Amino acid sequence: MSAVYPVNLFPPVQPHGVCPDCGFIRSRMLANLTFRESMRFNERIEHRSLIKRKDYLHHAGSAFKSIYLINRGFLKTAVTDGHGREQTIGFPTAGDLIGLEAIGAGRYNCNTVALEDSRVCGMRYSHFEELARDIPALQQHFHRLIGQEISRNLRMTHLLRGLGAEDRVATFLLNLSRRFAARGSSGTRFRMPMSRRDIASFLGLKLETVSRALSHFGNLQIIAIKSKDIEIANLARLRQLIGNRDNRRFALQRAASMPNAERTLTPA
Amino acid sequence: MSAVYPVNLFPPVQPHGVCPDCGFIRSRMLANLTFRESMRFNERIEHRSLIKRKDYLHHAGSAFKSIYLINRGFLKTAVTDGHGREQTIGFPTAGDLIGLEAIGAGRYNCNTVALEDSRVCGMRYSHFEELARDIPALQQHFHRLIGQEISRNLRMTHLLRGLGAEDRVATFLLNLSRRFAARGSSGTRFRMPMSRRDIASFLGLKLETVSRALSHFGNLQIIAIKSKDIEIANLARLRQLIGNRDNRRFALQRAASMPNAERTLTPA
DNA sequence: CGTAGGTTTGAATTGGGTCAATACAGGTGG
DNA sequence: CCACCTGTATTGACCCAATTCAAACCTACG
Repeated sequence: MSAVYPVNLFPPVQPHGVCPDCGFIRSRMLANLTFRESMRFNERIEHRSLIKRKDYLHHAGSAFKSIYLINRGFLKTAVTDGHGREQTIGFPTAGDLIGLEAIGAGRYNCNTVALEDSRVCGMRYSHFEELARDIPALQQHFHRLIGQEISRNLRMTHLLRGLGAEDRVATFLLNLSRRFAARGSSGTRFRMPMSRRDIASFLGLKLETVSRALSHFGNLQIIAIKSKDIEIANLARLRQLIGNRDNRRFALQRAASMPNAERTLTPA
Repeated sequence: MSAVYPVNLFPPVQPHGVCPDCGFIRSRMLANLTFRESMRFNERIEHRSLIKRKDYLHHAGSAFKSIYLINRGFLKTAVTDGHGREQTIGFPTAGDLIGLEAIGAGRYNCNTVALEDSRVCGMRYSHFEELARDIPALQQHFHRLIGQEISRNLRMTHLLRGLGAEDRVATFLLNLSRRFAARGSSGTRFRMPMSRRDIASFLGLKLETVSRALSHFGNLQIIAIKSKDIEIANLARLRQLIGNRDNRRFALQRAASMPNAERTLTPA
């Protein structure tokens, strides 16, 4: 446990001559590797793949080879059912890992497409497994990461089931805001590169409903939208919307004996 | 790669003097371990924990120690939000693994309660990680398993977002049917140990709606229900219901150029 | 600069939720 | 073993949020 090589999140400069824009090294992918280990890990990374807007990283059904970490940009993952309907699964962006859901079946089960010019770093999964085997800290970290993925999905499902349309849209905006803020951009003024239809599909709504919700928030002066560009004027009020009004989709199931259950809700 | 110890699924008798009713060994938990490895693995299993109906395996928030494999019985996992509302997450049964979602946070984030007298086998996660490190085949298998968990959640989310009430209920029944069949019981005549409210919560509906859907299927002679006991009279018709009628929640997003997109749907 | 796709907005419709009343089942104690 | 009693399930009537249909508007891309 000595000679630990501390990789902290988002350091401005990379510590050991490592690929300067490679997300794998400066993201939550790595934690506490020794110098040797981190070097070995790094050798396996395929750096800086460029994906142009509208290009696909992979299609559903194609063989699973690599996992990817997004370095820069904005993508969309979606599944298509047999009837040609498409369902948006998520909008991964810088720092997010892509491909975990394919480990089970050995095939990707999502289409992954770039919403804007993006850059990803990849690693062959076979290499990754080998490394994880040899480097306990990596294995542990990977398991934690994958566990987070599971519980994140869980929370998201939960959330979508329980909230009404406007609450969902509000949650979506807050989620975006948080992620933009986390990566250093403005959390109150940003561009949403996805279409209304994609948002709707993601939230389990119709695009008109999403549009209406956004307009409504606009009227309320909570946000200002101009097509894809959004400014959140009143973050606090946006947060207050969620679950507080009686626009929550389901009433309490057993309201008995709860004098004042205060804000414990953690939306996204 | 020689001297491989083949553990096939559901063998009637266990191969090597192993706990006779331990799911861990005869389930999809293990694959292709050498004899020594399987013995070592086996030493770490805490066999045959009994959980009585209505008893809890663990509560949300308690420290994550072990993962469990259900040997026999039927459980329910659920989360509770700050307002006292409960949301059913799943109904794990024989062969299912419990606790994966806790790896990320180090705490369980579900309540897990037995719907009928059940038996589980557990293993300390720390032991498991150690074993996975030492036994590549186990690690690989574990990763695959966990990957399946992710993609299963994904499919479920997808499903709930896209289908109307009756389709959801139909899917739920088919899912149960398949799982009962897989474990050797009848896939057309079984007991649903969970309440209507639990089903409703799981599907994102109200219990009245679930009840109505079941009644409706009853009227259509597709199923026969007597409280918790169900007989599926016409499995094929039940399958046909899903997505085919215009009871699907969302119309085609892009119906163009798809002459006859035939049944590729794989519901649960 | 034209046009196809994306977005907004309005009006009509409906699926599923809410409220309420009745029926049933299963556990408890006499 | 039966009668009670409480929690669970069914069924009906009504209502509202979100979907559908439709039309006008915008924007960005070729």
